[in-house]
Amino acid sequence: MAWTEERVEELKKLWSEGHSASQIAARMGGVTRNAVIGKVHRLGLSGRAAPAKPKTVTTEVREAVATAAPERERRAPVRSVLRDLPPIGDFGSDRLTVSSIGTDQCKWPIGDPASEDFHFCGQSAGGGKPYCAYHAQLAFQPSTSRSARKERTAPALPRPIRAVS
DNA sequence: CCCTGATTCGC
DNA sequence: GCGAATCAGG
Repeated sequence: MAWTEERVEELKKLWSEGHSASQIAARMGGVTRNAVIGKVHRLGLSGRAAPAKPKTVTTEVREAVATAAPERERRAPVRSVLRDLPPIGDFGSDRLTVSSIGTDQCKWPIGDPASEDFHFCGQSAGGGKPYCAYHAQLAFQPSTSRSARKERTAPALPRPIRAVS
């Protein structure tokens, strides 16, 4: 399909409106996003109105802090949602560190990260999941009823104080 | 893996 | 001029 005058106009319009090359290609048909990009360059209009202002990192942090709920609200009422999976016992004498833990081992942190004996749960997680069955139910709590959501606006933070062993 | 635009180069 | 292939980045 050729770049007729009409199609070029359409391209200019869509591009200036901020559509991506693939979006334009899909909308106009008969061309790939590569064709669109190529044409855009040949037309010399590669520069576009900035869709998003470049935020500084410190700005983002400030916004995140301002938006975040207080600590008490972010904590989930873990105990009330626990089902019947028991914590699994000691996994041995080896302490799993950040570098020694495997991909299929539970990454639930145990202890004080600043402390020497800080380690991870290490139970089998499986399926590329981050936690074992027990800790998964602590970390990923279902957001079901509206009333339940009132009590908790965000998922629980994995922050156990004491070792589970 | 999904996506983005940028560039190269044979056609 | 065109655009597929490729690259670099998110």
